[in-house]
Amino acid sequence: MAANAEFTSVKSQRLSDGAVEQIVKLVQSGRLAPGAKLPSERQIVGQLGVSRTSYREAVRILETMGVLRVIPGRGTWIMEKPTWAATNLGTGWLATHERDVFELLEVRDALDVKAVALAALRGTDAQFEDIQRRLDRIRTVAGTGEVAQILDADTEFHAAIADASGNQVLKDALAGVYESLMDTRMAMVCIPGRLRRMETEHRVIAEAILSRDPEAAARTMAQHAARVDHEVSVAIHGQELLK
Amino acid sequence: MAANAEFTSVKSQRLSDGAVEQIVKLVQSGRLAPGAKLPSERQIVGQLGVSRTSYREAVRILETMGVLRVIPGRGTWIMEKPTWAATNLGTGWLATHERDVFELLEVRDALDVKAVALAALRGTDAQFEDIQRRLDRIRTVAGTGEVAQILDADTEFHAAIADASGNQVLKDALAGVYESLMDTRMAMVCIPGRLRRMETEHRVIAEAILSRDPEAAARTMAQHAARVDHEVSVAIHGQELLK
DNA sequence: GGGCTCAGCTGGTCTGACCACTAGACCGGC
DNA sequence: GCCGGTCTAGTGGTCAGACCAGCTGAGCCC
Repeated sequence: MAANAEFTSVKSQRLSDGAVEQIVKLVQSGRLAPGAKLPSERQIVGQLGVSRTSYREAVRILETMGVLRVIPGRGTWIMEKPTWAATNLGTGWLATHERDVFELLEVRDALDVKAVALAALRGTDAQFEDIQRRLDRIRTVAGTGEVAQILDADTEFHAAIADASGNQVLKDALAGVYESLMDTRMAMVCIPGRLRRMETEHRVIAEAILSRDPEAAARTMAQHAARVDHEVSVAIHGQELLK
Repeated sequence: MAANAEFTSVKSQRLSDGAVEQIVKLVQSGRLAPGAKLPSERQIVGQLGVSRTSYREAVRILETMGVLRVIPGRGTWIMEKPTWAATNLGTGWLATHERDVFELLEVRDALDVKAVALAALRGTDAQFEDIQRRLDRIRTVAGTGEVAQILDADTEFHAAIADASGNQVLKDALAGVYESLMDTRMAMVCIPGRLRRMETEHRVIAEAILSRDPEAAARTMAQHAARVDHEVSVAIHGQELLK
């Protein structure tokens, strides 16, 4: 926060920023409930006292922040809840440097360990079935060797765990991290033997969750994360040796 | 991510989105290095083949994402590095519901536990001195009873720990969470006895870090988080009883 | 009833103009 | 030489009005 002082201190005088504040206040005051549809651009512009140009720039900001959802030809809605996933797009092109990848992996580690522990504590039977189902899918897909499908199955598996944690903020944050790590993860499934090890590790984690043992789940997930960290490190440094 | 399928699958055909991609690619390709100044709007618009309106919407998106920095009357620059702190503004007005607060507290828990462990492992002597100094400041300020100052000192203390973790992504994410929890934390320092307990807990955490004991640091931070969780819960439900 | 058409909505884009502010060149007086 | 004001070109910010593309639903015809 202190790092942002230079930005927050500069009170921008942009009309579009004013429009952003007005919309946020409308939502906060309850006059525009989450899920509600906004008046059309041409209508609301009159109420806010700005031009459509400025209003649209404000909408772009709020859309990027995950506050609004715009559907061409239909209208604009207040999102049920702004989420990290919708707001951390900036990290998408961030993880291009090696150092960033490891930082992201550490954050993933922190969040995933918490997620599995909570999932073991709170997951419903239906959510547990979901985890089991996606674990099976990984096994099925792994045989095909289709990288995209394997990655997708892996993502779904972790998403199911995050879902079972019952914490939407945590789930969205994790989704964002996984998204940012997409390239790295794609490269990982090509590491020799990684696929087989991944299967085993996933099974152990799932077992711990399904037996409602948060400590074991957290421990196995931490081990899994450490192993991934290590293999990525080896892979990256191996690439460097080849250069 | 599964939750976002409906968004990511819908390939937006907006020209402004195309402009966003073009700018991001220019940065990624190295043709526009971080810190570089972009051509003026009127110039670049010709190169990108879109109108100034669309380009400006793209700029608003990238600015919100923390990729660009716009200064009226001067120009537009590529930021050194987009950070979570700059992109998760959307969470600022999120924590209005009780449920969200607890979810955020759990995420804070996950990230802070990781942060203290990493800080104990990697923190430099200078960073440790910083932690010690800010711990002292909390003690000094606590006596004054100034809520704003106490909150600030607390924030600085945790920021120092995050800094010592050596993980910028983690640090930014934590800063965002603390920012989102501002209201809750402000209310917390008013809970009877919380101030005194906070001091003790902070001291124990700092001791564990400074003695380079990651396990102890993680354990004490987890305990601290659990205690905060509990006290917030009691406080909120206490308020409800008063209604 | 089922399918079609079309008018009227929505957001998306463009143009060309003007405003406010910044930075630097210029020029005067000290 | 130095200081201060002025003038100018450049930047982002805003505006009004026009048109386009896609969705929606009412009304029509079969």
